[in-house]
Amino acid sequence: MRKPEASFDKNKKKLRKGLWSPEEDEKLMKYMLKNGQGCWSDVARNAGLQRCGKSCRLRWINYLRPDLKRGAFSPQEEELIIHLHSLLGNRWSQIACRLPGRTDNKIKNFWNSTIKKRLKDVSSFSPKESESSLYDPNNKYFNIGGFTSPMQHYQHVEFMPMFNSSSPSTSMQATVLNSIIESLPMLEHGINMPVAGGFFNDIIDNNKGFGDMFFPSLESVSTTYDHNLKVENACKNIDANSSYLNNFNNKIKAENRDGVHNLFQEELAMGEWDMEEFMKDVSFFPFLDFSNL
DNA sequence: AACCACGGCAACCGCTCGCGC
DNA sequence: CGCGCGAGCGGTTGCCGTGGT
Repeated sequence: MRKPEASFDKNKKKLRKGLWSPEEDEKLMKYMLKNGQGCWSDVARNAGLQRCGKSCRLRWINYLRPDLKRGAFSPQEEELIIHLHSLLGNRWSQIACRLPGRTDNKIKNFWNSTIKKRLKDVSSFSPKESESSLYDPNNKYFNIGGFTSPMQHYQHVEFMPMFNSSSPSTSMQATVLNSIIESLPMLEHGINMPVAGGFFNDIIDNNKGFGDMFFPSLESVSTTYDHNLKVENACKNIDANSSYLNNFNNKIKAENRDGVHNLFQEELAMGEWDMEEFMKDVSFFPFLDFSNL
């Protein structure tokens, strides 16, 4: 928020800057609802606003748009943001496309103020403290000595994508999960996760031992097999009629065929986004193809 | 009550990209 | 091909509210 200032447009007309007044909001809102989106400099002029088009665009997109979701982020949204950030990095607009009603600015602010801070707190844990209890084989969660870490949200999303209301049975989940855990890439490649910038880079920059903190110890599993095959086989063993797992299975096959990056090159337009489908599609992304490392 | 520090977030800035001419 | 312009994006700024002392 800034103090209202003034600048000048090409016609030497005073342009307001800073906070929007309720009157300005009303003018812009009325104009947009009546005329829809056009050239933003025209919007500013025709709506009788002494603002630049850019400012009007921002105000509309980030605050006035009727389809905006107000209020705090839900835990589900938070998880999704963290997950998507691990995949997409700081591409806030891309992340926003996948969170209906949320703007890139809002998500960016939320990330920078809340999530980043939490992740930083977690990364300050030393590997020694957590080594002994980092993985609980009973509940399949990575545990840090009973510490209720926000990272557990991250892990939940990243490692346990099938754990939602529409997912298969618990035993099925466990079977798949065991295979996934065994195929964790860092077991073979240290902490060089094949993710596009973002979360892991941040953490790794701050704490070189991070990889040791949150994943099973190296001696617990073999490091020589084909983890992609493992994941696929795990799925084959499970109910073949499960559309969920068929879908998942096909994605893995496509991954192995086309390479990991292709999965994310398709752009989803606003409104086409279906959270559940996307979670199915992307949840295993970091674990699928390590041949390029 | 006054002061201070800090976090949240709205808004701005600078840059890139795409398009029309 | 180059230029100008508008749109969009990510990074940054700085005001305001709130909690602590």
